[in-house]
Amino acid sequence: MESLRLSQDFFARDTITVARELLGKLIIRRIGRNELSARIVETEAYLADDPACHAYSSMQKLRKGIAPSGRSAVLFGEPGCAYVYLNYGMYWLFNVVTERSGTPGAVLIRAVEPVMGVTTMQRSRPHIVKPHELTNGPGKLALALGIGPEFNGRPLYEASNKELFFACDGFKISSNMMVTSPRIGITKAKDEHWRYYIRENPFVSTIK
DNA sequence: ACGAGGATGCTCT
DNA sequence: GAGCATCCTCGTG
Repeated sequence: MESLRLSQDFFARDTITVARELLGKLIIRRIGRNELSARIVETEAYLADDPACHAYSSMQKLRKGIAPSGRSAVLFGEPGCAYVYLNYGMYWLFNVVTERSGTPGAVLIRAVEPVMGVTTMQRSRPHIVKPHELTNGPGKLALALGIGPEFNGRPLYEASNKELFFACDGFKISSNMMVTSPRIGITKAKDEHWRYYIRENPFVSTIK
């Protein structure tokens, strides 16, 4: 089946809806003549009034009239742009910006299932033996798909951007196959169930 | 399978 | 200076 790029409208909605609907969608990554694709199996929502969101302190300042700047400025910008940031000084994490411009929000892509270009992904992660460990975490999938800081702020909805975008191929998930849980690895707002994953999928990072 | 500990650099206080 | 949306290695079971 032909896969179609997700438009900006898809992302210009509330973050939780986008996080849920991204499950089962594809990430397409073209590196030269090489096409990689992977199905999204785990996401997390990060909201405007959410202490775990990188935009949180900028939101406080915004109420005093100070404009967002630095790392989190992208989160206040156009929906459907990439937000890529360095975590623990070592790993790049791939998010997509949500909500209307002016309202911050993002969905973290936490795990994917490789569809095309598995051998290329393996070259990016040469020490990995077990297939499911190739892309079962946000840092891992960024390495496997070659997603780094050069993509931060890039509009993924524009047709001219052929290197990285989201697509729909008609794959559907029944609601009983979607699991909701607390987000992983955070200390703030840990009781909010804003993580979503596909039940029994071997590429999900951890079962919790 | 699972838990502890270390690597490493940016952001915020 | 503390904290951090992680991953890998090495131990044990």
